[in-house]
Amino acid sequence: MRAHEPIRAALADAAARLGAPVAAPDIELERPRDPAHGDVATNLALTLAKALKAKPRVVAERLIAALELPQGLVRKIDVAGPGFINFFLAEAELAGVLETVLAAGDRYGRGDAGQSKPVNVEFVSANPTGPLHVGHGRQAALGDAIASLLDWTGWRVTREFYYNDGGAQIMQLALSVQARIGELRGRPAAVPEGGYHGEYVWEIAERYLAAYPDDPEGADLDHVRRFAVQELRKEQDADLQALGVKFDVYFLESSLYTSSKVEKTLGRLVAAGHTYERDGALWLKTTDFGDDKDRVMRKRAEKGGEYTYFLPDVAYHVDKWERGFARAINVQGADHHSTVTRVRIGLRALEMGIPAGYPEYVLHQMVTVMKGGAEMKLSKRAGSYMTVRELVDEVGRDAVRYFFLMRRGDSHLVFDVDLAKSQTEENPVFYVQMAHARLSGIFRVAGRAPETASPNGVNPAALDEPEELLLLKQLADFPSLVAGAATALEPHRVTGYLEGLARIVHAWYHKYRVLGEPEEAARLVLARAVRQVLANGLTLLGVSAPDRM
RNA sequence: GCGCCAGUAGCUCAGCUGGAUAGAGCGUCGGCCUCCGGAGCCGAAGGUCCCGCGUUCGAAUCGCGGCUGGCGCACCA
Repeated sequence: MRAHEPIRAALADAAARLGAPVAAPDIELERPRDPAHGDVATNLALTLAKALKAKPRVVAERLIAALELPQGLVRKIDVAGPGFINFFLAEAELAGVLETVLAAGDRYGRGDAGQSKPVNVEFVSANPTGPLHVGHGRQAALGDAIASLLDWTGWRVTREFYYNDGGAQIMQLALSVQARIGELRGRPAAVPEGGYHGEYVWEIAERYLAAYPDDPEGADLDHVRRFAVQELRKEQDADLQALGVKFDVYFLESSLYTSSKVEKTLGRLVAAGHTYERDGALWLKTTDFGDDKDRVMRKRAEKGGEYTYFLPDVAYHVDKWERGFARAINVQGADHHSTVTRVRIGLRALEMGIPAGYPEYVLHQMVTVMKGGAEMKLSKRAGSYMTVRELVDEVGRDAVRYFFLMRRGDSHLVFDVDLAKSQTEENPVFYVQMAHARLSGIFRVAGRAPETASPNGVNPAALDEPEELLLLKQLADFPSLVAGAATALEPHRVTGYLEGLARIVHAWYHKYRVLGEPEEAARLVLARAVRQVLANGLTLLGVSAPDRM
């Protein structure tokens, strides 16, 4: 809210006059939940009470007495409760947000906290061993929205997808496809233990035979592997496209080997003195950094003598660091949380100045899909788990994205398919989109574009109904809401905000008319601004803002 | 056994980084359609914020100890 800065500055001056200087940015201002507590409130008197050796309410009175605010900003100041100072803004000041919103348009809510510094957001990172499941879907929605929040707050964002294209799991996939090829040729089933049994394996086998009739037995395992990976990459891309998620960088684990970054990382760890050999394996002494046991980096010869996933993981993050990313954020399922400390320790053990909290992690819990009161678990195509494509086909992209973003990442998410499909107020995404569509409807009926509703010459005092004041305040909150959600890496705050805004919209719409009323001009401006903010919030989340439904 | 995460209304969940009388949706009960979309709105009932101790002006929020549930604890990724 633009009134915040002058109020903050005046409070800082007043505090200095009382002999308790406080830096203006450290003064907390909030919007009270209860309108009776004004438009802006501060707890400054409570925090200064101890230093000034006086009761908070007394401090509050003295602060107010020493306060010099610009004319016309505030119409009333109260001391309430234990010592809160409540400011009631002049109505013209509240309505000022309309001009701010309309001037900024689809950029309203953006900020520059990130100062254009580069940040890497890695998410999904599914290995190409099968279609994306609903957990990947949650991660895609979450990662994309977090990237978007960072973009909105002034960071230069790279969306990145990392995948393992050569590990043991990929080998299992190749063997599984090879086995199905054999079966298609009339040999008995021989899918290896730990192999993949989904129907998509059959499909790949069929496509392989169609593409390479000269290798009817799939004898060239390496060739089968490359084909299978390529097919599944295509499939996963289509899944992501169905969700509307785009990546800037696809990073292959194999490139870390071909560029010898794995070797270099290993060399640096050895040089830093945190490694040792035991039982023929090479270990990193992660216990030096608080881990509960040391970790193997290179298996002993009898186990194949290869590197474990741990070393390339560290090399990968060194690469991110060297690409200049001030921050790296990894969105992962909580079942991978054990990698968090390990990767960070690996980076610290390199002693190359990478901070202890690098990379940052956003871990999310599992997804349960419910339909008709029962859990949906089985998917014919994938063999066991429900795929994200099946979900998108069932309820649509907007609902999938919105539902995955509704909850905090660290709570289990129950995806109610019936709710996501319902076209009623119970469905939050529908409810929010409906608010946008209704406002659009007003302009449609009026026969004019929203952009023609100009705040020039409109009397802001015409917007004095309680719902209208609430709308103005809610609009004013949007930029700080976005900033807070970005700092916390919590997109669900945006869905909560939008539902709150939509609720006021529906109440307002139901209670007052716009067209043909004396307040028409002012209400059209309000409608345009609210519609803009709803659209900005939905867009930020990757959800559409339809004009009619 | 150790680590991470969660525990808030009958159900699903918020609670803005420690603030005022703990909120919303669903469900239940009761109202509202000559009017820009009733695909909606308004109201009521509903709470030991898992338990205990602590930190301070002030705790759902922070600390410690329990209890319950989920997920991890590989020379798999």
